[in-house]
This record gives sequence, structure tokens and C-alpha cells, in this order.
Amino acid sequence: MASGLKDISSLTGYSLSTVSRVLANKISGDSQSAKEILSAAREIGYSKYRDASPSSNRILDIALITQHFSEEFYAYLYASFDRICAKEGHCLTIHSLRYNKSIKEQLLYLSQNHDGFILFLPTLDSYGYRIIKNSLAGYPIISIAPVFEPVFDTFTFDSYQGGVLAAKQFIESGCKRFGVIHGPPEKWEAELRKNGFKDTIEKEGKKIDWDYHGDYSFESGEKAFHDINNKEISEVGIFASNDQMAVGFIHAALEKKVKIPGDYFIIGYDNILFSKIFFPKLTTINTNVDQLSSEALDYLMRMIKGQVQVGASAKKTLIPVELVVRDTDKRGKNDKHT
Amino acid sequence: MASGLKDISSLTGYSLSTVSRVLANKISGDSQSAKEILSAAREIGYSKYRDASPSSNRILDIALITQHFSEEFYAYLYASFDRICAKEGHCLTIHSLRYNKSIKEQLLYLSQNHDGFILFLPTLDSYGYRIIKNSLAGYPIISIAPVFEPVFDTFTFDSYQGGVLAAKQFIESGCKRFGVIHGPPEKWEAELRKNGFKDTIEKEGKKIDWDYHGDYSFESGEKAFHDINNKEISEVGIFASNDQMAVGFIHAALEKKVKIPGDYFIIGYDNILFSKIFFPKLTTINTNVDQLSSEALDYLMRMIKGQVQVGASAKKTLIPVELVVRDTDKRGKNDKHT
DNA sequence: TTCAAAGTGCAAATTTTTTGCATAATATCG
DNA sequence: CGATATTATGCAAAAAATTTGCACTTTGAA
Repeated sequence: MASGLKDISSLTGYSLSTVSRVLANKISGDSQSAKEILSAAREIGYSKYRDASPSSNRILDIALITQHFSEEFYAYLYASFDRICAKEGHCLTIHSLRYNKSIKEQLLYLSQNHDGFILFLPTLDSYGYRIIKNSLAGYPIISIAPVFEPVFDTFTFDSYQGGVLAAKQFIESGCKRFGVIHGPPEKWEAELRKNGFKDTIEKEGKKIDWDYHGDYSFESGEKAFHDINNKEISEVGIFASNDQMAVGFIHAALEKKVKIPGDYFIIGYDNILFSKIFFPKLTTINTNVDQLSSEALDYLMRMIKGQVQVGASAKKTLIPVELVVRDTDKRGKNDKHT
Repeated sequence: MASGLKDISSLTGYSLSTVSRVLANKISGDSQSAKEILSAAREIGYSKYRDASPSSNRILDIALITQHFSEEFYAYLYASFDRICAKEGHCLTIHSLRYNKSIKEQLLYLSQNHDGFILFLPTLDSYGYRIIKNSLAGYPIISIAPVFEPVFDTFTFDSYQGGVLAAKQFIESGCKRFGVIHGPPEKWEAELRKNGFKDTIEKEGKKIDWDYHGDYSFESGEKAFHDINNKEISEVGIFASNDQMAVGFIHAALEKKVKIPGDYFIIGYDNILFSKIFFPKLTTINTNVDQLSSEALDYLMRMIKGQVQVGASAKKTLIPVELVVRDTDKRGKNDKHT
């Protein structure tokens, strides 16, 4: 189990001195010898492998630090990072801090085996983020969590723009009345989605006629339907902060034989699997997770190689989102009012 | 970055000799000094940390080796292992080999940073498993993939029993005709589910009146419906090898105003989120992923501590599954034939 | 209270890693 | 094309890191 320069030397055929020098960056990492030695060092688990300069063609190990939840979104996120990392030749491990007592300690440990972190910790507060920043000063870290005041350079989807797109679609298709199903207020991206929608509607001189405070769950979408249905407001363009609530709304409407589109129009957010499958097929905002992964990873790589100036304040990059027009946003064939 | 016994010594206040002896297992790992030294060694990333005997109170690192796919199931699996590992005080990392060229090399590398592996590689063939077994001889590995000829000690759900349960439910509720929607034939667990159903039906002197070869997708469930609907076979108890196909079947039936339950009865498999949400709520087979994680992890721990005799042939442990009775399996209030 | 077993530190012994120097290979420039 | 600079390599000596023998201390059970 104990491995040393001697093992690498006999494995590769190079002398002890050469092996030593490669791993101490005293020989350019681009030479043939360096490649062989680094690869042997990695496989054998030599402790100083990670000291070798990452500008050489050493495989880089990236940790995606997250909090596992049993939601489709997490499977998407992991699969996307996996795909992009594989394409770029990096090695990804995923690590959940959901139940960890000492986040700081855990990250210190993980930093030994990895070259950089991608944080996805939406529930961590600024204080927690600052502790991480202090205890891992100089270590390459980026974040992909939508948080109010990011501490690390952050890549997230342009949630506000998503709300704008939904509003524009309703306005252009001639909607006169508007409604919103909120997400949980503590979720920063839910607020952005709602605000983008609201601001755009109001800029047009219109107003939000109805809103409902949901919690992202299917059930709260059902409750939202019963709320608006009881108030007998109809022909409303409704923007739901996520697809689950939108699907819940439609499902409740279907049971009451209320027409969608027709009595209500609805646009969701996330483009989950079931939004394409169930009829009426949901118009929604799609987020290109591969683009997020790809840009985030690219930036992290440049950070690892020291090509990025890390400032005191965090840089934010907003990845564009797009409207996927399906059947629920405008007067369609099911619409008796057409 | 370079860390050595000296750093641990000055960090903990113990002499070099003591630190050396703890990490070489020459002092019992249960003493106070050992605890402090091991914890410091872990945090500082000392290379010989993993040589310390795992019977001591060292934190154990487990790798879940999988292939990421964008399916709800993966999010469930990861969240479950995360929960169980956290409860037991172990540290879990997840690693995907979906795009890896050299599985062997990658696993050799990972074995340096971890104390044991849980493999979930349903698409890997026996040859691939044997390569792993040979190149990591003696290293603690278990599998949770349903494969035909397991190479490693394996924990999986009792898929055959799931089929049996579905068949019994139909028989007891007085069904006279039976159908099956197959999963992909290359998936071992899909075959087991189907066989359990078929064998039980035939043991009763009945036969399968209709079957359809699906591919686990929602769409193939829809196609299955159109197939049986065109053949005008009705009042059939249908067992679908997974929930997605069952939901697809129901969805297609709904569009054609065909009654479920009534014209058809259906039992799915997996208990996915949408099976509880959409009406009619799907009767299905539930798999207790926490139980699987828990038993698998417990066994792996004993393997790491050397308390398990690893034989030449692989031991199989089948985790029981259960029937969740909802609305689609028997004559309910929606059933005009009652 | 006594005695065995386990824990600890110092310093010597051993192992591992780095480096100075000489030489070989490769690239660069006129 | 040859002269010259640059980089790579191995040997052996130097330096650093780790282990171990020995003496002393602490702990716990009889």
C-alpha cells in the first residue's frame, strides 16, 4: 500500500531523480517522461501528485459540492456535469453536505484530493460561505447556487429574464389579465422569476390581477387552482415559478373540466420531463444545464491554472434561459373562446 | 501544501514518534491521542492516513460508483445513500463511470482515496466485472446492480417477488385475464419482474392473454395501450415493468376516454413521484431504497473491517419489495362495471 | 498496593526525497 | 550545417522524513 518515488521509478523506468523532479515541477510537465510519471503517480496514489503544476497534462479532479435531494433536477445536474467533465478530460466526484456537521472540516479534507470545487449549496447563508472562503483562501472555488449575495464567483441561470420572457409571451398573445404563482420567498431564484414577470407586466401599464404563494410543490399548484377558481377570475395568463406547480394547477383544472388553454393560460419554469409528456403540454422556461456546466467548468479550470484574477467581490455570470412554446400559453385548438 | 508527521505533531502537540506509531497502527486507535492524531491527519491530507486500521474510529470513505443518468431514480438512490452514510458517520462520494475509457485505471485511482466501493453499474458485463475484481483483489467491493451473474457480493431488490405480488393482487381481486408490458430484455430486473408475474399466473392455471415489449419509456406505455386497445381485449389486469410505462398507458387511455380502473386494471413498478400524484393514482410496487442502502453499507463496513469471509462466488441478498395499493388495480368508484 | 500492559519522548537508525554535478539529447540561430 | 543554448537524465552525495530501540510514565485490573 505504501507508495513512493521508488515504486513510480521502477514502474516507469525513470530514475528516482527524474521522478522527483517531475513531481516537484522542475521538469516541464509536457514531456513524454512527465506524462508517464504523472499518470503512474496518479494510479499508485502518490501523495505529492497534486502538487504537480496543473498546467501540465495532469488529470484534474473536480468536486461538485451539493446537498442531495430526491428530485429530478439533481439527476439532471449531475448527469450534465458528468458529461461536460468527461468531454474535457477531467475527473468529477460528487459530494453531499446535506447532513454534515462541520462543513469547513469536510471541505478542508476534500480539498486535499481535488483541484477545485463547484459549490451548489442554495440553503447555505452568507456567514457559512464566508467561513468557507476564509478557511480555504486561495483554493479554486466557484458557485452555481442562486443566492442573494454571492461570496464566490457565481454562474446561475438568468431567472429574472425567464420571468420577462413569460410576461412578453402573454402580452404578445393578447392576454389582458395576469396572475403569478410564487415560489418559496426564501429562494432567491423564485423571487427573481416572479419579479421579472411582474416588472414586465407593469412596464406595459398592466397589473397582476391575482397571485398565490406556493411552495414549489405539485400540491400547492392544485391549491392555487382552487383559489383562483373560487374567485371566479378567468382568462388569465398565469406564470408559475416552477413546472411542478404549473402541472399541479393543470391537473386540478382537468378534474374540474376547466379548459387550459382557454379559461386559463399557464407558463411554467424548468422544463421537467412531465411538462413535455402530459397533455396539455406545458409551455415553460427551459434552462440549458449543459451550458451552465460548461461555462462554470471552463472558468474553474482557468482559476486552477491561475489565469483568473480573483477579486474581493464575487463576479456573477447569468446564463440565458429560453421560452419553450407548447400548448398552454395561448389560444389553441382546445379553446372554445377562439 | 506538503504535509508530514512534523505538521501533525506540532498541530496536536504529540511527538513525532507517537504520531508515527498511531499512523502505523502500533498504538491502539481507541486512545484519545489516536483520535486527535487521526483527525488531524485526515484534515491535513496526510498520505498514510488511509493505512491506519479501520477498526479504529477513523472516518471511512465510501465511493458509490455509478453511471449518471437524468432520471429521478438516481436522485433517490444518491439521496438515500447520503442519508444512511451520514447516519453511520461515514463519508460518501459519488463517482460516475458513464463516459470513462479505462474503468480499471479510474477505480485503481479511486481506491487510493477510499476504503471501499459500492458498484451500481447495471450495463457492465461479466467480463468488465472480472477485470475489476482482478485488478482490485482484496479491496472491499460490493454491488447493488441487478445483473445476471454477479461477480461481487450483491444487494438488489427482489424483483421476481414484485411480479409475484402484482399477480396475486390481480388474482385475489377476481381478474380473469392478464397482460404484461415488458421492460427491455437486456435488463435483468425487467425479466425477473415479468417472470414473477407470469409464473404466478400460470401456477394458478391461468395464462397471459396479451403482452407488449416496451423499453421503460412513457411513450412505450402509450404504444402499449394503443396495441391492446386495437385488439379489443378488455377487463385485463396488466402488470407494467415500471411506472413510466404504466403512467404512459393510463395517459393514453385517458385521452381515449377508456376507464382505468374498469376497462383495464394496471399495476406498475417503482413508486415514482408521479404515480402518487396523478389520477387515477397508480397501484405499484414500492422499493425501499433506504433498506437497500442500509444493508449494503452495513455489509461493506464489515467487509472493510475484515469481518466477512469473501468467497470465490458472489453472495446475493434480495431486499423485499411491497405492493402499494392505490386506485388502478381493482374495481373502484370510477368503474362502471361494478 | 502491586504489577502488567499500553502510551510517550528522545535520539539513533533507517528510509525516502532532493540536489549538485557531469553528461546526453534536443532545439535555436546565424 | 555547425555552434551554442536549453532542457532532460542518472549517479551519488546531502538533506529531510520516518521508524524504532530504549527508558520512563501512566493506567487499570487483581
